[in-house]
Parts: sequence; structure tokens; C-alpha cells
Amino acid sequence: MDDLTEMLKGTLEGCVLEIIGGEETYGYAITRRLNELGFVDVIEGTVYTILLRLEKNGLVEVVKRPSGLGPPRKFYALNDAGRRELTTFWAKWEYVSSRIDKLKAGAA
Amino acid sequence: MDDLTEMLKGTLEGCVLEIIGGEETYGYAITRRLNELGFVDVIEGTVYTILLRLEKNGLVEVVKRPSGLGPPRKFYALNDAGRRELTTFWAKWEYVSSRIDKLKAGAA
DNA sequence: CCCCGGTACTCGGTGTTACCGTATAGTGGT
DNA sequence: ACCACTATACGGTAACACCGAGTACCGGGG
Repeated sequence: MDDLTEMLKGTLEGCVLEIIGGEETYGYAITRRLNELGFVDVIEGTVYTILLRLEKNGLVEVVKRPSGLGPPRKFYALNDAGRRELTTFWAKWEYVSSRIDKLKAGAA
Repeated sequence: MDDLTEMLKGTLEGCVLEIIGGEETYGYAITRRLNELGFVDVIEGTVYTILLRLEKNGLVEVVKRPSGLGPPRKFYALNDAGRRELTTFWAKWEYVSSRIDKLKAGAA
């Protein structure tokens, strides 16, 4: 599947939020997770910019822990604001995707 | 539903393409159509920028016709390149939305 | 007659986003 | 000593939806 970057705008951040919501994790692992999920072209740099943004916007708590096989990792976990943001993200996704699917089906 | 602009990036153009693909139509009517479909905050200016981009990228044919109740309308129709673009848009949408839905469902 | 609301398009500028390239740094294998 | 893998940071780019102001055409009410 060729370039998806434009279509991921506005949704990739939500995906990262969902992954963090599932379990406390860190940038490199999130990137690998996204790649597994089918977003094969998403690269570390992209995820780190999202994580820094989430931190700046006060949606996550951050803890640095040593790794054992590399430099220390920054583990991210959602706080209350992050969980609210995640909820509204899925609400928006539901709203938008259902309407696009209806258009695709040939809405009258 | 509050601000959807970020989530519409990369998909709104495809929606406009789909609407034009359904029938030859013009900017103002496309805006009203999108509003009916639930994209209530999409405004004329946004649609016109998309239409000018489609024209610049050679995806549409344009004919100007008098209106009867206002200035002349610019009617847009897809050409072969536009139909190909629409097909790949829906393929991308299928790919991305299915993966996001799987993530939402709690993919293992 | 003139203004106003609805119709219809244009264009310069803005903010947000994903991405690129490069840099830095720790660990382990050969 | 070198390289691959792990791990993060950051300045710059391109694309996109949106904003705001402007232009223009038509009809009806004051």
C-alpha cells in the first residue's frame, strides 16, 4: 500500500493514544506495534514527535527507565486528560468513518 | 460534534472526488452535500481550494455554465485520472479504516 | 432605488500534522 | 574497532483543511 501519510493525519495520534492506553510503553515499541498493525511506513521520528506533543499537551505521564539492551526508555502512560482525549478521539472516529462509509455506499 | 478538521485531512478530498464521480456538479452544491452528509462545519472556501487543487492536478474537467440565480457555476466532472485517483482513495480508506477499527477492537 | 440575503467563486495567509534527515548514545556480537 | 540493533531528539519540509476578506450576480422588501 503506497503513501498513507495524508490519510493518517489526525488519526495516528489517536492510535498512539490507544496503544498507550492499553499498556504503559515507550516510543520504539509503539513504532514496532504500529508497523505490526499494518502501518508499515510509520517511522520512529514520527512517533517521537507525537509523544513529545502528547507530553506538551499534558495527556501523559512519563517515567524514564533503564533498558538493559540500549539507552534508557521513556515510558508513557495516559492520565485522566489523556483518557478523556482518547474517548473523544474514538467518538470522532466513529462519527467520521460511519459518514464516509455511507458516502462510499452511495448515500442518497 | 466538535472540530473534525484534523481527522478530515486526507479524506475530505476523496469525499469531494466521490461526489463529483456520482454526478457532474459544482462547488457550492458540493459544500451543501457535505453538510447534509454530516460534515456540518465544512465551508465553501475549503471546498473551493480542493476543487482548484483537483483541477491543477488534472483530475477533473471543468465547464462554466450560467446559473439563473447567481453568478455562473463551474461544473466539475472526473476524467480518467480522476477515476483512478478515486479508486486508489477508496483502497487506501479500506486499508486504513479496517486497521484502525481492529486497533479499536483491541487487536492482539 | 438601494440594501440585504442567498448564491457562487477566488486568493493570500495560518496552524496542525506526518515525515525526512541527521545527530547522539547505549549494548552486544564479530 | 566496527557494525547492527535499540532508543531518543530536533530542525526543516510538504500537504492539508480552514480563515478572512474580496468580488460578483440575482431577487425581494423597505
